[in-house]
Amino acid sequence: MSRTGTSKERLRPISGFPEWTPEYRAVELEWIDRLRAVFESYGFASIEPRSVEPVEVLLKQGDTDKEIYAIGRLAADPGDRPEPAYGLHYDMTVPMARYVAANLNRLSFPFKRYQIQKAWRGERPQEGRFREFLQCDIDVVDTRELPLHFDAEIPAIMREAMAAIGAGPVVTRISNRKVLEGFYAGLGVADTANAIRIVDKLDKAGPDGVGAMLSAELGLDGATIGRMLALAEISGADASVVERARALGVESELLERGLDELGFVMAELSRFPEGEFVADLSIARGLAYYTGTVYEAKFADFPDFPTICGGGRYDDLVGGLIARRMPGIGISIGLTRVFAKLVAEGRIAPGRKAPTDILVVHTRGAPYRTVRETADALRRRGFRVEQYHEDRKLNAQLKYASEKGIPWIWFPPAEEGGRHEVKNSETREQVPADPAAWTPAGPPGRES
RNA sequence: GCGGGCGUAGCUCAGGCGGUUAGAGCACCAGAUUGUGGAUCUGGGGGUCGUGGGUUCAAGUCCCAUCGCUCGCCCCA
Repeated sequence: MSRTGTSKERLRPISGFPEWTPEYRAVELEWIDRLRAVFESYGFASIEPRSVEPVEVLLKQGDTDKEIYAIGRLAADPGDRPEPAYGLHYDMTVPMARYVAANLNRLSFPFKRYQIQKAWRGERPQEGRFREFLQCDIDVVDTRELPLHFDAEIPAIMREAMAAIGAGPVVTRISNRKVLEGFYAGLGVADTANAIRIVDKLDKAGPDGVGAMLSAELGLDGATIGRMLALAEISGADASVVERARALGVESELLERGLDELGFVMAELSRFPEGEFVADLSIARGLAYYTGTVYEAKFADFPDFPTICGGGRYDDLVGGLIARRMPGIGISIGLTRVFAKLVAEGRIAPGRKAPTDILVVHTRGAPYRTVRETADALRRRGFRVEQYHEDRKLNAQLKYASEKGIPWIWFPPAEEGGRHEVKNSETREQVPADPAAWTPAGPPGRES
């Protein structure tokens, strides 16, 4: 591998590490603000834990170790341990559990937090799959049992969040791990965890593929597989899902509890427009730690695009870290995934190239001090102001303002004590104005 | 990790039957325009044709390798 590379190589994009120009970053920032507002309206507090965790904390979740970016110094010392000690987090759930465990005496429970942070994954990038991406999580964790009501509140918050950023129509499919585990156990399937992992591939592998895997990997017979697939075929927006699952005739206490939970959640969500929330017993989610309700959301318009929100309930995330159990529930929005897709589809109107409200031009011959003080005065009054730092021909200065979409242009006097003028970029109307008193009349005005 | 496609200016690409100093549009800089804008015109800067090797009198062009990007598969937060 070339160490230096050509200058061309140094400029090339790095696969899976997206970058945006200012007018799109402006939209992304706007999204973050709106998401914060939604989460905070439900009482979720923001935290920003460190981006690195001990590798063993990250691995607690499963054997996805190949996806973890390890950190280390470029030039290691001779005595450094060969294995990476720290890795960049690849999601926020388990790291959040570590944070909660480490700060138990300082947090109040139930602890409700949101995190909007970068995460890193060393996978092969594809559409909707990045190696560096913004993830947006909300979770509730408690030291005692969390009421089932949270299972219904979390997707409602997520729905509001997606609406706030204008993500377009989203379909959220909901299932319950207890239903699957209870059903499988009732059928006599021993390895329910692996059965769930395999069934989770239904949308990609199809019923035949999943059946073959269940047979090959778990040695299940055709009749058992047939009933498992029959369960997975059940979906619908109302309580009939529960009845149809019961009608399959498998007896299990866990299954009953799961069906009760699912029925409650669906009943609660029935207040939303039909089709937004659908019970779907083919949804399993690959992750090992889920133990109850699970969610998976997709764009209604792009059904082949990967999951844009996912989450669910877990009985315990901190058990391996501290000597107690801590149940929780949460959901995560793949912000970069949503954003990049909507950009690619042309559904995002770019923002402005700069936040500037007013450009103070350098009037020919005006003392620099006059220009600067004019800009300062306007800035003190709350406007976002930049000054043109060159006594250059006006053409160039005005062109600069129009390229950046700056709505107001301010003309300071050529000599101290002279008259100021301000011009509306859109209407090109120019009038005398006092920097100490002027307020924009109507649009474009300040960013709304 | 596996398979397909593609690497030519900062960006998007043309050239691609090997043949003198490699092109366009956009972007950038300057001027036309002696201080009131998005246009137009003129000029300018900018390339070891991803990298290494091979074939040839001659390689951006053909062959091999390699790296990167990209799409799909595997995997899956």
